[in-house]
Amino acid sequence: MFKEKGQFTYPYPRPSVTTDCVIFGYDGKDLKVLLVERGIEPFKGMWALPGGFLQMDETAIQGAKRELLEETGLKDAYIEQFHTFSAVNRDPRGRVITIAHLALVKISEVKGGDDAARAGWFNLDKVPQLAFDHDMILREAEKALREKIHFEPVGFELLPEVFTMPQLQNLYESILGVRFDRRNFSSKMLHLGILEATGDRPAGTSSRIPILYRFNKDRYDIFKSKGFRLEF
Amino acid sequence: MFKEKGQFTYPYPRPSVTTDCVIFGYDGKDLKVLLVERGIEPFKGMWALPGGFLQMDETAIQGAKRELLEETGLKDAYIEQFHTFSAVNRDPRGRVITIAHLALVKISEVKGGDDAARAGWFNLDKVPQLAFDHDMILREAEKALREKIHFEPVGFELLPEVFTMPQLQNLYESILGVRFDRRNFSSKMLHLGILEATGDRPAGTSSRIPILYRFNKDRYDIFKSKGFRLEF
DNA sequence: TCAAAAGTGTTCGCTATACACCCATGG
DNA sequence: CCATGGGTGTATAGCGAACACTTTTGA
Repeated sequence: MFKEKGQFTYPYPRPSVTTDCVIFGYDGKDLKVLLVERGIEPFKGMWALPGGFLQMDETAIQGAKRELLEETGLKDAYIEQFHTFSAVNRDPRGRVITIAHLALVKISEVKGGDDAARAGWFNLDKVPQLAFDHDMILREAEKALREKIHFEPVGFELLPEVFTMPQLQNLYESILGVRFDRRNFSSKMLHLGILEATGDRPAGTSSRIPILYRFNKDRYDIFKSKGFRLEF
Repeated sequence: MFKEKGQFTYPYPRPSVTTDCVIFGYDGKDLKVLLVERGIEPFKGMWALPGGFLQMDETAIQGAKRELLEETGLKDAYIEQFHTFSAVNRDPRGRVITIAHLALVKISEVKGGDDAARAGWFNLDKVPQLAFDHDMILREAEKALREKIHFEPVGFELLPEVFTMPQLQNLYESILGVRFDRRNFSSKMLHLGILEATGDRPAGTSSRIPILYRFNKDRYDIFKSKGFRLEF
């Protein structure tokens, strides 16, 4: 490496800017977060959120999507910025601010990342100590997700195309940390009119075989444009 | 100015980072935003949001508070980060990302800024075209404020220490763009138990002289810690 | 055959909403 | 004296919360 140091000069000092991604997934039972093991210093060998330096020709969301693609192979997952972290000493390499993003993916669609780095899904209550201030970023992301799901149907981003009512309920309970009554949850969801049964209801009227549903985004958009607010 | 150019050198290019402040105030009738007239290029002479470059030894919120102090003389107003804007060409000087903040101030406590720059309060429907992408930032700030006030009693940050019920209602209506029934608004607010009458209810039982209230933050914190959610 | 999982409907209480009248003041 | 602004209470409807029973399958 003979790349010259000091190629880029400015009249005033500038911080580095990175994007980080908190990628949530749901395995049918627990809410999980995708972490990568750092291959280089600082914090080599520790687990961290996927992230990297912002390129000069990309926006923050583009940078975050690039990270997401590298780690999961996914191009079109739900992703949004939720907070920018700027503590002066959050990175031992110097002044680095990070624009943190929240991504929701269908875990079954995730392929192993391009990166050689080891990556893994962690239960939220089994996350090891993380590099940098990523513990705090993760906690803030959980909070942002909880607030988000109260009013927007983002839960469906975490589920397969078709899913059962108990799965959906379990997901909501995992994220919000509360328990709902089965009957109330079900009827509330169904009365919203944003779910459609797949119709595949074979043989026997009912039993232990749950009904499969699909989220209908068109109906949700209509619902929302009428001024109704989803609330859970 | 003989300050050398190129004093600060890095192996990779870095964006500049600024903080901007959307400062809202309420004059008893309309919701207003504080703008400053730019004294230098680019966009010299245009109105813009107060803001400036992030210093290397301050966090984003500290930078935003510094801007707020410079423009209003206020140290302790409500302020929070709401979004980071990173479009590649948002600033003609080069790559500049800005961490945008939302501040709520009591307009009566605002002193003219230190800066020589002209500053002024604008009705939200009479804002001129702004410099950079500040039109968009302002629109996003309005949205963030609306979403915030739905569930947090931030409205009180905009009102004087004591205020009347009609004032409070008018503020909510201004921000949310809806009309409430006087009786319902009043009883909902009072039943929340987060307001206290100042007790200064002179002479005649009642009349055109409105009752003065004060926001009781302690009661609100108790209310919230019990898991209740404010909603408007 | 028994436990576990899934489906379904009713009642009750609270809260949001709609709505009308009285009083005092200032013009 | 009348228009305006402010205070207060009641009736209804809809929604959230609590709750029990039946069916089927797998152990």
